[in-house]
Amino acid sequence: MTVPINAKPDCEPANGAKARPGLARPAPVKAGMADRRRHILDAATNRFAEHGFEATTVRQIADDVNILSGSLYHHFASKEAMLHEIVRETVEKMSANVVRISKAPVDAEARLTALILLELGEMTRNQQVHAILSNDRKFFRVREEFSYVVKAKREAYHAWCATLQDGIDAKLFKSSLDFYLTISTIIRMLNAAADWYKNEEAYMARPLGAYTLDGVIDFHLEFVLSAVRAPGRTSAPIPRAACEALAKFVA
Amino acid sequence: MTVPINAKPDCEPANGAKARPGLARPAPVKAGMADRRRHILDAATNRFAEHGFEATTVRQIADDVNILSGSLYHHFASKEAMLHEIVRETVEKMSANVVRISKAPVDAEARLTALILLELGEMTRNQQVHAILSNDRKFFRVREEFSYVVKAKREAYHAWCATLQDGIDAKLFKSSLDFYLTISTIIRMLNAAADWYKNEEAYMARPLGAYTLDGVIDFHLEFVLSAVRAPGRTSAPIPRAACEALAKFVA
DNA sequence: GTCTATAAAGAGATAGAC
DNA sequence: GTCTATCTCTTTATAGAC
Repeated sequence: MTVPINAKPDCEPANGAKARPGLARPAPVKAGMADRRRHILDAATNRFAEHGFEATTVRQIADDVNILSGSLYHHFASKEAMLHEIVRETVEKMSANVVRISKAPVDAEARLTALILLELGEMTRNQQVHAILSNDRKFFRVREEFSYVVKAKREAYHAWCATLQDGIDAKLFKSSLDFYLTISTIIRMLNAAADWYKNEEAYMARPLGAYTLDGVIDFHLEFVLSAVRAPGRTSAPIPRAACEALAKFVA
Repeated sequence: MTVPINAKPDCEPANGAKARPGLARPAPVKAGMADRRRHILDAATNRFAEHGFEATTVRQIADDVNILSGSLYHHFASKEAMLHEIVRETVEKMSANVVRISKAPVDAEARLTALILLELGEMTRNQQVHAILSNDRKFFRVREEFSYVVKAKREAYHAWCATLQDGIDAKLFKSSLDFYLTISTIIRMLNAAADWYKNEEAYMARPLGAYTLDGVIDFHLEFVLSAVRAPGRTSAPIPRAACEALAKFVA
């Protein structure tokens, strides 16, 4: 891995190949140049989110950043190593945030609201990584090396569970709620919503105005709270404003 | 495409190969033997649903039916041709059913209920095909040859739309409903639910008893109707039984 | 209708020049 | 840090024996 430092000036075509007349790369001296890795990871994230990890080739990633596939291996040991770097931090921080919110000293409806705000906020802000986590979930579940993904998701689920239980105990939520069904449905719904919001699916003609994230969040808060609130509480105000601070994603 | 009918009797090994001593295939004279294509398509459906179309190799499919990859090309012109055969009928019949229900001479809530019953019923019955349609939706959207998929989905969307509009007009549903957001959310939710129901995702510990399809259907009917019903109608009974007949999938 | 064998292209990954 | 070049394995697909 040791790279000899004999920095060769550009003006030395002394080898038989000389200066290639081919298409010169757009911006070889881009901005910082120290964040080359980041640039490559962004391209990979894009591809993985769009086509899935397995269907993406390292050549496609290399093309996106205008280098040859072999050169990628100077930055990353393998295609899988890139995936680890892309998902690890996101999945673990997300889980930690969910656990934090579930333990906040406010009533269960405020915590549930904050959880929804957190998920929709983070999943839209960082949508591509969450798309990978969702779309390739079977891959993560089956590969030992990615077991931390499953572990983090399980911890988040238990935090949601505790919140729902508290809400039932406090008579805020329907007592008949099935935890597992309710939570998994909500989480899938928010995940799909963020994906939709960021990726503008085309086959259904949208109404004129574009949706704002705020509008989408309000919609889902109302949708979910309508479904979980105890009868009689159905027209209580939705405590969104009060929960925004709690829902902030802590990195 | 013409298939010669000279049905050769099983008992004619007259060729030089005679009985291979190698590992005999499990059931070379399986049931009908005329449904060999069906068997292969089933294996392909399985793989495509599980890992995605692009990530699946023809060798994997061939392995699953115990033949060599080259032999598949005796049955299908290409990997894509298999995908066409797998999705075409399902997507077009599903759309036709949605349109039919949306035009039924019953109130909008009954039609919405029937639509939910139809989607959950068909999507669990025929889950793998719908998983392919959902997971590889970007692939279908981008490939001209599969434009009929997009077309069918758009028609179904418009049928849902009309049903929702009628419900609002009849004061059955909230007047504030955003069509697009509501419909796309419901459809994604039902799609994800069917996937979950059939594929038992593992990272969240499920409660003791297994879920029944009936239970899952009731849960989603209540979840969705809670969200769309006009205030004051929130505790009306859910007209499931009355809609079962209407919701039957017509092939 | 399946096999053997192989073509042709593409995959992930490595070595060494510069 | 990127390129050239290449290795090895796998991919989709075809040709022809049986």
